[in-house]
Amino acid sequence: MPVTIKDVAALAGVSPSTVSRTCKDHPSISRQTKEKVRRAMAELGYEPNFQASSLATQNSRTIGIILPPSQKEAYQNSFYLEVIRGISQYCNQRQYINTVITGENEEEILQVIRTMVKNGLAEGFILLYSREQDPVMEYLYEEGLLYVLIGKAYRYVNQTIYVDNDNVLAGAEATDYLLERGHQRIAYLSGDHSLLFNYDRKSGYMLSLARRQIPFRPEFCVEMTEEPGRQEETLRKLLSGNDRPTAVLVSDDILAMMLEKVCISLGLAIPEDVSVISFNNSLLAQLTVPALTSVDVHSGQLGVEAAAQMISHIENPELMATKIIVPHHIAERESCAGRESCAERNDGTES
Amino acid sequence: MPVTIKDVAALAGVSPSTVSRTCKDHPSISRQTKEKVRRAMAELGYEPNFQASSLATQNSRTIGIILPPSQKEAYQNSFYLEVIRGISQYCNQRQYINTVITGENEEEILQVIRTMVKNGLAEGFILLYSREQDPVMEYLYEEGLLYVLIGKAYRYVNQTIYVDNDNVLAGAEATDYLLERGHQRIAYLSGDHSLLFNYDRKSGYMLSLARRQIPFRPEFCVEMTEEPGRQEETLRKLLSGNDRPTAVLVSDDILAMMLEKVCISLGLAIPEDVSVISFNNSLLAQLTVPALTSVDVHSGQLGVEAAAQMISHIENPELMATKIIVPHHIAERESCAGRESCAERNDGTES
DNA sequence: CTAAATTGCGCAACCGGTTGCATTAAATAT
DNA sequence: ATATTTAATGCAACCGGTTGCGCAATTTAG
Repeated sequence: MPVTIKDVAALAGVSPSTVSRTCKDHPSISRQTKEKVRRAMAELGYEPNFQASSLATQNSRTIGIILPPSQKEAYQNSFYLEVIRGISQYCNQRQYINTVITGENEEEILQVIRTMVKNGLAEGFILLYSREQDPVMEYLYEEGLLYVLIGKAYRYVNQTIYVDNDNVLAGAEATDYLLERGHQRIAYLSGDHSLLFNYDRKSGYMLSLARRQIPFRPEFCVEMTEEPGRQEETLRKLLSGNDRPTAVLVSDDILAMMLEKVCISLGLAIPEDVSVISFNNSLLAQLTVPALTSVDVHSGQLGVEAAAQMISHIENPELMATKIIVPHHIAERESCAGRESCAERNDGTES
Repeated sequence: MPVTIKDVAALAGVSPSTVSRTCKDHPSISRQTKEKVRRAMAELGYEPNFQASSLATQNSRTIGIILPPSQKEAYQNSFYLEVIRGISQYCNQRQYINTVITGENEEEILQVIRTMVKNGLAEGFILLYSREQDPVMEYLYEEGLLYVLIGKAYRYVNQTIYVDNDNVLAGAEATDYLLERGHQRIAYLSGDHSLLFNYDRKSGYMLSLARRQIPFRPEFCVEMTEEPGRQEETLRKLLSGNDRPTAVLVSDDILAMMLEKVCISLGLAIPEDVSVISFNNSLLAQLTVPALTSVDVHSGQLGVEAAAQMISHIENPELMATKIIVPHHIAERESCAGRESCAERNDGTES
C-alpha cells in the first residue's frame, strides 16, 4: 500500500538507486534526472521508509532522553517537561525519534539503556540531569556512547558535550541583585549539592559575597538533603535568631515555596522581613503570594540546544565535544525588597 | 561487531530461521533444539536488531505521545510529566519506543503525525488531552489510525479507546465533601470546558448539588477562558458580595493557587472564609499555605494504562475499543473547613 | 580520429531478521 | 514391507532502502 522507492523509480523511468541518490542530492546524478525523479516523488507523495533506511545505514535516528532516577512521585518538576518539549520540538523537525527513559533507580535505567544499545536502537542519549558519581553517565562514558549532558560535566569534562546555563554567573548575579538592595545577611538554600547546578549556584553566591568582602557564613548555606519531615525544622532554624538572614537565594522555585511556607509559620513577611530570589521561573513563581523574583534559565532552550548538539554529533562524529551555555535572565517580581524596610521591621521585632 | 542471528545460528549449528523461530517460541521447533539455541544466544549475549525486525514484520514498536498544542511557555503542568513517565515506564519494559510530539498549534502537530505515519514510524498515538472538536483526533480517526485518548472521548465514543478518571464521580465526591462540611454556597472554577475533564467535573458538581436539591447558580460556575489579565477580575467578582460562595471546587491545583492569590488580596482566609478543594494533587497542593485538599487522579497510572492499552491493541488488532477508568482519591489537607467557622467569620465581616 | 578521462546511471549485494513452502526423517497406518 | 501422516528443520525470497563497482556514453586529450 505505501509507496516505495521502486514505485518512484518506475514512474520516473530510472533505477531505485538513482532515486535513493536523488534523495540525498548525490553529485553523480544529473540535474535533469533529479528533476524528473523529484517530480515523480511529489506525484506519488513518497516518503522514505524509516526502518529500511535505518537498517541499511545502521543508524536509528533515535535519541534516548534520560530522566533522573526517582521514586513514584518525586521530581514533579515542570522543568523536565519544558526540556523534553524543547528536545521533542527540535527532533520533530529533523525527523529524529526521541524516547523517554525512566526508572526508579540507576540500575533500572541502565538496564533499559543496555538493551537499547545492544539492539541498535539508540544512537545517543541526553541526560536531563548532572550529578557527581552518576553510574549512568559513567556507563555511557565507559562504553564510548554518545551523550549530551544537560548541566555541567563533573568528570571527563573535555570529552563531554554539555548544555548548561552559566550557573555560577547566575548565582552571582542573583546575589548581586540582593546586595544591591542593601542586604548583607544573605543565605543560600538548595537541594542536594551533588546535583551540580546547586553547587555552581552556590559558587556564584560565594563569589559575589567575596567580591564585596562579606564573610561567608556556613550556617547560612543550607543543603536540603533530609527526608521531607526534617526539612521544615532545618528552615526554621535558618530563619530564627536575631542574626537571621534578611534575604535568601534559593536554587529552585519549589524550594522557595517551602521556604515561604516556613516564613509564614514564623510570622515573617516576604519581602518585608525576608527577600527571596529563586531559580527556574516556573509557573509557581508567578502564582505564589508574593510572586517570586526568579532566574529564568530558559529550560525549553536547554532542550533545543541539547537536541541540536546531539544530532550534529550523530551526523558529524568527528566533531569536538562542545559546551553550550544558554543565557538566563532575572524575572523581577515582588519577593525582593530593599534593605530599608527590612531594617525597620527588624528593629521593631527585635527590640 | 554486534552479534547477529547468523552468529547464533552458526554456534548452535542450526539455520537462522530456526533461531528466529526459537525467539518467538514457535511450536514447530523441538524442545531440544530450542534449548541448544537459547544456550548459544546466552553465550553470545544476542539481542535481536530492532530495525531489522521492524522492517521485516512491518511494525515499528513506536508510539507517539501527543502533547497539547501550546505556545512557548504554556502547559507548564507537571501532570503531563507524570503521564509521560507512566507511559515511558511501561514502554521501557516492553521494548517499545515512545516519541514525544509537540507543536505550537494543531497544524504543526498534524504535520509531524502525517510524516510519521507515512514513513511507517508510529504504530499508534497517545493523546494526552481530550477536547471538543480537536482536529488532531479528527485526523487520527479519519485515517483509521490507532490512538488512545487520555481523557474522555467526545465523538466516536464507541470506536475510541480511552483512559480516564471518573471525573463526574470525582467532581460529585469533591462537592459532597464540601456539602458534608456544611457548605451550601459552593462554586465551581475550571479552565476551558472544551477540555472534557473540566466539563465532567462540572457535571459531577451539578449532580451532587441536585441530589441535595440545592439550586444550581450559574454565576457560581466560572470557566476561565480569558487572557491572564482579566482572570483576576473574574475571580474577584466571584468572591465578592454578601452572597459569595463559602467553598470552591477547582479543577486544577494551578487554578486553585490563582484563587488563593485573589483570596489573599481580598482579605479572605482559607479555609476560614473560603474552603477550597482542587484536582491533581500535584506538588503545588502540598506547598501552598494552607496546603490544598486535592483529588489525586493518579496521573502516572493514567500513563501506564494508556500505554498498556496501546500495546495490547497493537498486538491484537481485533480487540474492541475498551475504556479504562483509573480510580481517584481525595488527599485531605488544610484548605477545607466546616461551615461553622465560616458562618462566624461571615457574620463578623458582613455586619 | 583513436585513446584516455569523465560523467551518469544501473546491477546486485547487503543491512538483519521473518516466514511460506519444500524437504527430510520419523511415526503411524494399511 | 510399503504407503501416508506428522514433526522438525532448512531454503530462499522478502521487507525497503543503500552503496561499491562496473559499464556505457560523452567529453577531452593526444
